[in-house]
Amino acid sequence: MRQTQLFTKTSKQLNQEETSANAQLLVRGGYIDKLMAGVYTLLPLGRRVVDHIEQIIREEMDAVAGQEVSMPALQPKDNWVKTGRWDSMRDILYTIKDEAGHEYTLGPTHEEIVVPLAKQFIQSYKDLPISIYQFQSKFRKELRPKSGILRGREFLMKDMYSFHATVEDLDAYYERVTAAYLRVFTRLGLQDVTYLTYASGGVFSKYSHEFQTVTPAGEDTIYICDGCRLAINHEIRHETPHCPSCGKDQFTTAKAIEVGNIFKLMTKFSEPFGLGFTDASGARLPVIMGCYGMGLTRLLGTIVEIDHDEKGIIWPEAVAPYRVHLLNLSKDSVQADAAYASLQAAGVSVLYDDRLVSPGVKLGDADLLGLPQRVVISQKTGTNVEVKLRSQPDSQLIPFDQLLATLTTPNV
RNA sequence: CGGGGAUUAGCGCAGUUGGUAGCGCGUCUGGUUUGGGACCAGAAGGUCAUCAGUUCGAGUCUGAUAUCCCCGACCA
Repeated sequence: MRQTQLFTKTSKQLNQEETSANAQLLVRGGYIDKLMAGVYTLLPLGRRVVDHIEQIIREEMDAVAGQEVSMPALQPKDNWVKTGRWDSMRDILYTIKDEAGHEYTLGPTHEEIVVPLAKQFIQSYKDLPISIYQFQSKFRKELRPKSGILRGREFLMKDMYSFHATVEDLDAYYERVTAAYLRVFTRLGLQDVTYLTYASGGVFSKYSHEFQTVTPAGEDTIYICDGCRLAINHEIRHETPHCPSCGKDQFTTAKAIEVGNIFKLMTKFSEPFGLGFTDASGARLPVIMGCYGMGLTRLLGTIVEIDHDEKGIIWPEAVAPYRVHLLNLSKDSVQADAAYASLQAAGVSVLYDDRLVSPGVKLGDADLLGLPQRVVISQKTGTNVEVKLRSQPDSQLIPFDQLLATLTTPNV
């Protein structure tokens, strides 16, 4: 992509009202735009990052036999009345009434939709287990959206729902999904700061599990066990003085962002909708369920909170909007155009700063945008090109004809 | 939902005792520049959040409303 063709521009203006690093850097870089409190547009660069996050999650959900669907955001009132949540979740539901008097809500989650849907296809133990997921905009009337993109009223989420014949089967699948979640966070470069966390579980299970990423920008407080890699949420700390995993009682306190949450729903939603199955002996039993959420736009903000410095964002290669930022600081564009053409031909994703602006602007924008690899061509580099990792302070000069080989080798 | 702060050009802001709105960035034109956010000259760009009131006259004073930010409460 030539930067002169890019829809967005960067801004060096700081918005004094916006204090969170993720909002400042994502807005200044032209990744997102705020429409209103807690509601953001994903601009081309931001959309590309979210696409990459989404694809990683998709691959890992597919790997645990998830099947992708897309359920509607606009949902009829009746489904919510059946589970009692039209009233119990009233405070966070965006409700709509049309001219005919029909009422709807914009979905804050999809149990009320997925369970009646599953009922159409699950009749027998032979239809189980099954797991379906989607990427979807969720709507929650947060009283106070905050922290930039971390706590929105409309946000992107991956939600998966699993259906089982027995609790044992749910337990086993729950473990598989936990492992899949940890693989996602590893691929996103968050493995060292993300903790599987025990949290309050609701009616049917003692605990749910959250995936908490440690950063000062977090709004949750967790206690990280000094004996293992597990943590517990402060909301259950008083009733859980010992680590549920290793039994130790020494913890380190940290602020963290909840980037995922998984629940054993058991029969909480299958019962109100009459979702059951016939087992091998002919008995009619309720379907056992689990649900598994992960916030995509929240991950976008979290990665920025974790991976930035005073100059801008430092994207992990797996999610960067482009892998290479090609900067032409030369008066003519002959060599830079050639480099751009050869990188494109080799399938390297590259943002080419072909703008007629001063070197300082281009270098500053490269730091702000935070693409992993920076390639500079100028009078000074002569027949060489300069290659630098955003995450490292030092650059190196390499011969022009070795550029492709260098960029396609890890750890330049 | 409680407390505090804010709303003036695309963005960031100033605007004194009330007298008809300005700066920086950005944008456009011309010229000079080119390794860390260059310079000169010129130009365009405004329902001063909204509504009501006080006044000869309101960005400025009064009231209401809306929206945004921060702290707290809340968060399947």
